[in-house]
Amino acid sequence: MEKQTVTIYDVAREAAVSMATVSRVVNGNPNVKPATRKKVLAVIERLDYRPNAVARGLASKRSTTVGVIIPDVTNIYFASLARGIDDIAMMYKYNIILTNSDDAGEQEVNVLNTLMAKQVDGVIFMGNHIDDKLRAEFKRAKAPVVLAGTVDPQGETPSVNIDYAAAVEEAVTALIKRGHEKIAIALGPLSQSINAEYRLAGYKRALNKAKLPYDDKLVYEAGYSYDAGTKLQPVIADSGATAVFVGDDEMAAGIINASVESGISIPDDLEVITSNDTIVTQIARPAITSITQPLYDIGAVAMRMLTKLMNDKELDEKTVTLPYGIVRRGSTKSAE
Amino acid sequence: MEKQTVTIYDVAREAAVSMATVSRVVNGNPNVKPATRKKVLAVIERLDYRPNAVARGLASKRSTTVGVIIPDVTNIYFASLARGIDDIAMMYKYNIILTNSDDAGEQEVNVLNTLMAKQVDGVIFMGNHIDDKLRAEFKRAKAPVVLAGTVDPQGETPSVNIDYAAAVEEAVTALIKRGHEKIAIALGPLSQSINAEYRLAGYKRALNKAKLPYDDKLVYEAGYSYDAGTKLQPVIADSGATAVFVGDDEMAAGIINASVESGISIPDDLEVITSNDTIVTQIARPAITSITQPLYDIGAVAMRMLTKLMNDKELDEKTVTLPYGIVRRGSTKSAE
DNA sequence: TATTTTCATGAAAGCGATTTCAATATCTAT
DNA sequence: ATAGATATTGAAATCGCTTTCATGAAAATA
Repeated sequence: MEKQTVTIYDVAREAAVSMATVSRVVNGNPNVKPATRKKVLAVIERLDYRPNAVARGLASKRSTTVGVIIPDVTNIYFASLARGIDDIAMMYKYNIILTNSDDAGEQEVNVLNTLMAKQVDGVIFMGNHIDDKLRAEFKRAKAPVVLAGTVDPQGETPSVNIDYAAAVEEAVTALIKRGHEKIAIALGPLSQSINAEYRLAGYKRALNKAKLPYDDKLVYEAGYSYDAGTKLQPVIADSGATAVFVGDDEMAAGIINASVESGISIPDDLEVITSNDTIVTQIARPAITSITQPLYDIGAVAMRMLTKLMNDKELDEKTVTLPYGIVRRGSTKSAE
Repeated sequence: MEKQTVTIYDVAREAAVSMATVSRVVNGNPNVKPATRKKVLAVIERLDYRPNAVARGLASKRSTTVGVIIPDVTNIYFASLARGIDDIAMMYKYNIILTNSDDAGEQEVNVLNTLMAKQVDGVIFMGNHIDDKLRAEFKRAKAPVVLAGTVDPQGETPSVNIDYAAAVEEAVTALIKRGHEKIAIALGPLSQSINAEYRLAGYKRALNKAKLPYDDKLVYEAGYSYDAGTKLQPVIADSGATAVFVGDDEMAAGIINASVESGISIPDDLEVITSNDTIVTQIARPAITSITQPLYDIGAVAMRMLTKLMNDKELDEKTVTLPYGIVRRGSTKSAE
């Protein structure tokens, strides 16, 4: 009992008009006599006609679908951006093809290619690093690409971010002002530019300005996860650091919980500042002081930029930098 | 400088074969002489030909795309299922069109329809409630639908879940065994069957078996969020309950944090058990005792079922119930 | 009223694949 | 070598819609 699909042709026949006319009313083309429009609409209603988006995509060469590449949907940070992306996409009648890339270069390239094969009108890319291969694919792609919460040091691809380096610098400077001299920094892989070229750079700048020595033994590389944090904690504890800046909220929560469990008091023995201001910072105890980012907006703005690009409009600015802030919570002492 | 796309026709011409043959080699059809295949492959390589998935979809009537409806990507519980879905989908070469529904009936229907218009081969639906309207749409849809982490009391739509009622009953029974007589239960909207017909039912059964009175003043309705939890906490505190079962991890975290802040000790003054075993249960302090669910697998199994359905195969069982467990963490006392 | 313009509409050509069916090759077994 | 079977190919129809172009009708202008 295959369900019968009603096509534009059926509607045309029933309404005694041509397919072209049906197409016009479906697409809101004004060149249709009101009476005709009404007649067609009635038939559409009666037959319960739904235009086939695939056929439409083939004929018009626009799929009203955009691809979204995300490291992992279960990552709250990126998921928050994704929510902003989807809302704006929906507002502009686009659908989202979402694919997890696990932050793996090869997978990212694959995924990008299958997205292009699906004729997406554009792509929003989220990830922690962009290598030459990927950058080349972006250029090669015939649909525009916008980065959300993702830096491209070359600045070639349009992107939306906050000023990570400045934010980290400010956070670390606050720590320094409170008297800390041994400040650790726990990041994701230093092979990723977001860590090496932005966060770490901001950290170094803060030390520099305060004339504090930079010691790479205080720089830790781990994964973006709670478990990575718990595993890293003993190492940090051994370093003698009295404060730590962390690049990921879940990691920070792991460090905090493991610290408390081993008798280290937060913030008295160790102050902790994290990066993303996700809900995790509120759930953890003590709650975690964090750089704040307009998560939803990063996604939303990226999607807005993409819609412009998809309609061949010029971008006001290719690299958008949204404001950040810092909220103090229980994992740091109050400033004197 | 529009990027030129190379079509199957170009390949056919260059390789001096017909489009049909090119199509065959692209699709791995064995009826092609090895020599021809090689020749065509070479041209494909040289021209960097990528089949247009939209055209393919139109011709073959299969889009190798499945729709996924999720209440909110930033909800860790559903995002975890989504991850399982996407992994299996990718394994079977399907892509995912992901859309947020905000758990709103009307929006869900809309989204389902636009997905069908996009000719998805199937859809996986996640949500907290299925009303008649939605159920009717599922039936009407010409692509199969599978529910993941979502109950349909009518059992009409294939689904993957755990036995929520039994799990809650077990959790509450454990509480009762530890001597609690006033046990509160905090759920999402009771208009949703997952809450009213499953969780609450399990709760009642546990009370019944223990011959404890059921008092609807101990039943709380709130949202699935951290803030909802913090707001609900004072109300629960006033009730005099000494334990509470919570239907959502973030809500549980909110209740716990607000309790501790107002001087209530967890688990000494109030024991808390939650439902979803997301990472939140580990981040919170005390860590939260929880029903455990195979989150990833619920999604993965649902997607596996969907692939069968999409290939017109029979399902071994329409309603799959995966095993649950209970992990004790700091928010409850140890059993004596 | 005759002549332009402007509107509405339909015919038909794609869009880039898949797929059926018939035709041609190639292989077997006499 | 030859009929029959089998393996390879290509021609052409389709999928369901958009869009261009031509045409007749209606409205505006002279």
